[in-house]
Amino acid sequence: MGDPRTGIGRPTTIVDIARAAGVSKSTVSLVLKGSSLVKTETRERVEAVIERFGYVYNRGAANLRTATSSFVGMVISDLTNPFFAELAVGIEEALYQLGFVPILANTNEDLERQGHVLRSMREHGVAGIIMSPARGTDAWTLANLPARSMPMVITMRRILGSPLPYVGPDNQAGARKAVEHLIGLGHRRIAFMGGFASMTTQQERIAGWRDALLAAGLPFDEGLIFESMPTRDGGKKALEAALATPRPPTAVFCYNDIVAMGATRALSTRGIRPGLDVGVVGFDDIDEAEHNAPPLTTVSADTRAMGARCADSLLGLIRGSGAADMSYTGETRLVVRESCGAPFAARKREYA
Amino acid sequence: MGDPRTGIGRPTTIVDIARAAGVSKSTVSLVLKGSSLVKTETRERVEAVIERFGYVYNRGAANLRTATSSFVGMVISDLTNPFFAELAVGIEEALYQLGFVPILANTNEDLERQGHVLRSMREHGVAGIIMSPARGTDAWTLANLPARSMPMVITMRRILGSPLPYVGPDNQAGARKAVEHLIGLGHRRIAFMGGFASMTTQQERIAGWRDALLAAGLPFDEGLIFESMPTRDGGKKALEAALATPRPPTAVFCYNDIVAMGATRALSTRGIRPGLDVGVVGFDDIDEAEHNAPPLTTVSADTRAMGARCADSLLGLIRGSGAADMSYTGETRLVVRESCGAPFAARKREYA
DNA sequence: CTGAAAGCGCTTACAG
DNA sequence: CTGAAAGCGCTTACAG
Repeated sequence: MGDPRTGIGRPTTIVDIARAAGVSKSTVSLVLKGSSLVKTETRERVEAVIERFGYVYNRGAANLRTATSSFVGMVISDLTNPFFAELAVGIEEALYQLGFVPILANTNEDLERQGHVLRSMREHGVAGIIMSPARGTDAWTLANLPARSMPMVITMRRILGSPLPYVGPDNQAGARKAVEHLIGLGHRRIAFMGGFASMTTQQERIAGWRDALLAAGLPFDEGLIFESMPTRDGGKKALEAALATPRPPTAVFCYNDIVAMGATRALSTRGIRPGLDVGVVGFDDIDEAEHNAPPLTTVSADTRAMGARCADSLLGLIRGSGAADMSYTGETRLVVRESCGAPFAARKREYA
Repeated sequence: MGDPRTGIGRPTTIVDIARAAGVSKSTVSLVLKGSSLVKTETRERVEAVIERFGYVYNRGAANLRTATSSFVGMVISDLTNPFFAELAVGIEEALYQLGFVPILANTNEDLERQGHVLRSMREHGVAGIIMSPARGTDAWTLANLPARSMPMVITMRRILGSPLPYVGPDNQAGARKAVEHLIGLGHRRIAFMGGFASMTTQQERIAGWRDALLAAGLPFDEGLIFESMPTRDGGKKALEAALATPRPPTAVFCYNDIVAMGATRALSTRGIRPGLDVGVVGFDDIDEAEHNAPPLTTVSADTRAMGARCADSLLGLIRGSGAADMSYTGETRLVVRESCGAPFAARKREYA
């Protein structure tokens, strides 16, 4: 609308409103925040002027004055990974609900980029940060971040030795459920596929895999761990490595869903039927898991809810809660579809 | 660091720096912006204090004073669609490079939510907005948005009748290439699958499909259009509808890659081999297209580059360029993989 | 119930 | 080359 007095495009401010309504800017500020101090008649007059001028509240100015911020930094390690996209959506939605606005940065697993965006966010005065750290981020990195001293929650990748609150699924328990299911289906040689030993998430999922094996009295064979990039292509390569082995596994538990997708695909390509000839289980339950060929049996951590939980934890931190209290480990649940071979096993049993 | 004088956690400001360095805050401001006016010795002294105090520049305060903004709103219609995730990554990266910081909103195709986030972004003083409009957004909606009057570029979904600059791929030409390829492979009954007639993107891609058909002297049969949600599940349903037809198509050109994935999957499920028995082509060339079973032949619009282009256009707008000059239609190119049946056709020719 | 005044952390002419 | 002063658009005691 600009300034009606000058015709120039300068945005309208509360001073303009005050003048036009014949009140002081204090009063305008009061009606803006819906204070009950203002007489009804005055309030209505001011609101009419606000409407007429198309006034836009300048939250930045207000935040400067009150030394608060409604921005939150959302630092994602790889937004093109469907899992993180879903997480980002969960965080974003919760943030808006809580009255915050997310500043997005996709680090693409680049530590240097991570440092840059964190610095930028700090200068932009975010109230706090939610971050899925880029690979290679360690406690020392975190401690020396430009963002230290501001509220920050780490998600999805636990950083050993860091006191920052961590929000993520119970990887070990989830993995154990998945592998127990495979064992229940009759599998005895179950490989672990994807990720690298340096990743805490892999360590936790491997621990769960081993738990299930040991509990069933099966040997824990490190030769059945096939590391790879946690991607579709990584899943393909890991699967091929497993197949090249003297005694290939009859089932594979994968680091995540996209690894599992790469694995099922590689299996199909070689004429081996995933879910029938080889059991495959993933982790994450991303949206497309059910559209895989065959539909993926996987461990769900309720990604969106986890995102909301990140926002809650950050809010707690901002409000002064202790970091430890704001940590959260989410329950997981096994979603049985076809890739694990469950329907096949059932059929086998049926016709046996 | 807080204030060394009080020990209290109040953030350090240029006034603190000025006092400690024995200069005025004007001088501190000058060294902050790297002005050559400041004597080297003074500059170094000030910089040392800045370093010692761990001073953090308050960009919000600076922006208030200069009436500028380094925020840009990025409004995405559905971030869980891999195509839009890639677009978002492209936009985000370019924005940081240009010195801006993106505020993210995922509208999830909800018009009401779109209105809310736009209003919120305006209050937060964004310099402009890049938006892939939610389905159902029309020129009237756009004209009455809280965000009207601020620089805005529309991407990926053209809004007829709106003067706002539009950045997107050449859908019609891209679709034509895809269908011409299918025709070259010997197909005569080629269906169009996915999306709805109300979507301009569908209209444009259908136009290209028809262009190719007509140019080859083939009939344009509206009965070969199978509408559906532009999702994996939509692709599945559209494919089933086509199969239920008296004379099913021998090839399908899909609205986008995820529809094509749903279609190939539905085909496989029924024992029909995509790429061998039925040709399938997608649009977008999302990252996972090459990992589909079979790998998807698709039309690439170079999504990341398109995102960068959105950022460039917005910057142009902010700098005062006309909306028309900032519109951009991207070249497309056909990426031939296996789902179209090209290798099969080649093989057939080879052994014929 | 409303207004005058101070101040949030910066930048930018303007003096000197 | 550097400093004093004004001002960006708000909020918040404090008077009255």
